[in-house]
Amino acid sequence: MPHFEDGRVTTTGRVLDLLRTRGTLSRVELAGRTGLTAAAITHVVRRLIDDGLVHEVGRVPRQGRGQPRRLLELAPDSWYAVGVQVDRTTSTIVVLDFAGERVAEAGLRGSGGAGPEATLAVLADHVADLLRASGVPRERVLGAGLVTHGPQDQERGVLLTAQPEPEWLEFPLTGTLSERLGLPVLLENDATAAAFGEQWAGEVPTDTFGLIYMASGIGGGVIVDGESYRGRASNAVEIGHVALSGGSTVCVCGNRGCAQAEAGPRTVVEQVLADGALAERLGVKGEADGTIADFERIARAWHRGDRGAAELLERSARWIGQAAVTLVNLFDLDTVVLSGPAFVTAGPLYREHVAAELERRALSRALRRPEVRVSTNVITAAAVGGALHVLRTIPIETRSDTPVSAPTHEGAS
Amino acid sequence: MPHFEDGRVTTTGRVLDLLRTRGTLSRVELAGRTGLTAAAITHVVRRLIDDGLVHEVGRVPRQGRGQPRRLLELAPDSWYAVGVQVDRTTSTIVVLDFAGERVAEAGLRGSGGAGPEATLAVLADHVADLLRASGVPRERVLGAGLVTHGPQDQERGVLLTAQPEPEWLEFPLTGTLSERLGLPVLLENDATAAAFGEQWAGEVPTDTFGLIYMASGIGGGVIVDGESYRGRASNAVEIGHVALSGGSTVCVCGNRGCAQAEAGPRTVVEQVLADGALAERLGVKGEADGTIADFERIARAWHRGDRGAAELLERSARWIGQAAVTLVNLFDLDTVVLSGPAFVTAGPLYREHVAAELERRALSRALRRPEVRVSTNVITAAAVGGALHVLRTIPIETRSDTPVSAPTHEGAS
DNA sequence: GGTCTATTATTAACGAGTTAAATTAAACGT
DNA sequence: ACGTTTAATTTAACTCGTTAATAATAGACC
Repeated sequence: MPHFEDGRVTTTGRVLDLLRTRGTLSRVELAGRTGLTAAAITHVVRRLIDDGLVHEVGRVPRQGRGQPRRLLELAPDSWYAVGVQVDRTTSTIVVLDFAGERVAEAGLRGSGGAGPEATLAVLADHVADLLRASGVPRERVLGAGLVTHGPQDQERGVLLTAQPEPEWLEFPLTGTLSERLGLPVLLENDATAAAFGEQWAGEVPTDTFGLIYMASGIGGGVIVDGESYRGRASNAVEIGHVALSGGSTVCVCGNRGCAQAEAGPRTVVEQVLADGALAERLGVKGEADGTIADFERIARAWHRGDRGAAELLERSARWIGQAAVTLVNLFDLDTVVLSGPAFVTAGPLYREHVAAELERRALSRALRRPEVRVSTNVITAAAVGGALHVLRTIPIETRSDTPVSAPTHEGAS
Repeated sequence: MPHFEDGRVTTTGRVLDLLRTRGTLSRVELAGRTGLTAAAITHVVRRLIDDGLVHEVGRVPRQGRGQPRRLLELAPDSWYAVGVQVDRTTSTIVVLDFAGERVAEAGLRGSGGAGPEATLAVLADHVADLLRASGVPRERVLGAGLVTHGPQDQERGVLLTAQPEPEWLEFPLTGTLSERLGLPVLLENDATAAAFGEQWAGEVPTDTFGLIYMASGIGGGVIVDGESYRGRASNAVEIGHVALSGGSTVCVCGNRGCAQAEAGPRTVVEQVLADGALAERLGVKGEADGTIADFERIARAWHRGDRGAAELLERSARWIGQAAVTLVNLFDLDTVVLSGPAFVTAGPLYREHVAAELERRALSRALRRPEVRVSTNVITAAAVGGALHVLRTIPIETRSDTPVSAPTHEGAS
């Protein structure tokens, strides 16, 4: 019972998605939200209950006249998925149950520069530990979602960039991890994964929005009508390389004035390092613990009221705001979400400046007030999105492949 | 028999689209290209033949063994559609038959500044004349596609911008034109329409590409897997307001460094006007015959070898190239088409510079060589796209609503 | 010419959606 | 207490896809 068939969403998949995001729904509500008829929902839900993926959990009391709605929920322990998010120097692992709830979680630090082989080995060990510790039965795990920056070739499971080090280019990421884990592994873009994670968390009030993901680099994701925009080869929304008017810094991509070169965390850290006294005051050393850690020190300094830190961050935030304007104008959006480890502390500052830029400059500002939110879980959103991607994508072998027996439904329990 | 249902493409619609673009196809070929089975094609095609929309036109001789393919074609005279493209000072009207071939065409000039009411009145008269002159039976015309710059509200058929004059904002365009013509009228974005027109012309070798439309202003369109990206409310790809690094000119939208303000035809014309001697030499007066006419004079001067004209156009072309880089990076594209009246003469110059920018700066340049083309019909592409939109969208009432009689097919002719 | 074979098109049986009508289960009003 | 009303769900008949088997048609080979 796959949820997708060559990229197209099935009815079953949509029902599962809705139950996962909303938690508990009746058949009528499912019908309303999917746009399908109640009759179709009856069929789909019956199959899902037979397969043990969905349970009926009582009925709504005192809703008024008429037959009460019977509430449905995903069976949390029916299946599980792992999400592994890898950035230059920090990684996050989560294990989700079938309902999308976090069963286990781990954050890793400081393995920067170790190369893909060693990094994946460490991650695989941690995944195995997590699964063991949390008591999730191995044969109930559908697979793992590996989440990294782009550009990537998702079919082959490799990165198409030499970042962070040359060995990563074309290294068989999903193949290696899959072999070590004994599970199917899907590769996903960090920003897109975070967007799905965000949508699942239910904090975004619309199913059409853009997301800016800031870790060591800057990525973008766009969700339209609940599905991600992927473009030609799933490498869409490289917002880190949007040109900024007034920008001039040279970027690794060869362009000038790219958002990433002008305003990315790495650049902010370098700007601090360039001012010895400031670096000293903020405790920024530019050493092995990586860009994110240093950036976080700067953000905390701003939070304590440091003027120097504030100036640099505000400058970066205005640039990001300008990139957001381009994103919104090109993709016709009215909601932008900020996610990624760079926003742990600096989130509110960025939110304010991005919102200000959009309100001043987005083309649609007269029609709809643009909205900017900071992710509710900047650190784990991407890993959660990776695991969700697995839950949504990997086909589930249906148990009852016997021809559906004559309905013996006399009322549940 | 609608081709679309709430934005989703039907099988019937895809078959008609394919026959329209490819001209002549057999059932097997249709099956292959749609991804449907031969059985499904049999059903769909039978219905289409019964309704008189498709004809069998002989069989392929000597293809090898086996039963020869029976070739199918659209019935050109079954239905017609009108496309009306309106720009500041130039308009184009086309009448297409059901096969998408041009039955009639008219170009209009110099009605700038007349306001929507008067403009539509003139256009409606011309449409009526064209239909009469070309002998297209009125009751066989499905409707008209009105094509303008954005942003627009396509549902209500109004512009959401005060360009070119304040009266255009919220003026009931489709309502007025529909009443005058006695036909359904759909509103469509010029760049998106041109992209459809281009795709139909079959000159673009891929079904995923971006298009930059330059008339008085600059618009953008993106086609992914043969369908247009529309975003939240069909106002996507406002590439005229992408920020350019190094740009600083103030734009009507309130931003600085927008592509349109920095490099649009209007700006180029103004730059020429600012240099009295140059304006004199090129014959540019900045008078009522409009931006496009003046821009065309500059382009022709370049073509004759005028250095001053070349410098200004090249500068504009490089800016457009930078906007194209952003378009390509955000939407993950590898093909960009240039269309619109501004490219009549200047097309090759822009093509060269846009291609150069993409080859130097697009992120995907290492994976796939970015390709830039000038539309084969820069002037009429948008109007044609508007008419195609009508052919693809407006439901056709099926003649035979009688239950399909017992198949009396004993082999045709 | 007669048979075998490859290719195209059609038919038959089935699956997943649709609409319309029927069934079920509670609340309301007397 | 009991029929009426209302809302949720199910069933029934039909549509438009699917796959699998069958029919039609011409080339290849004897």
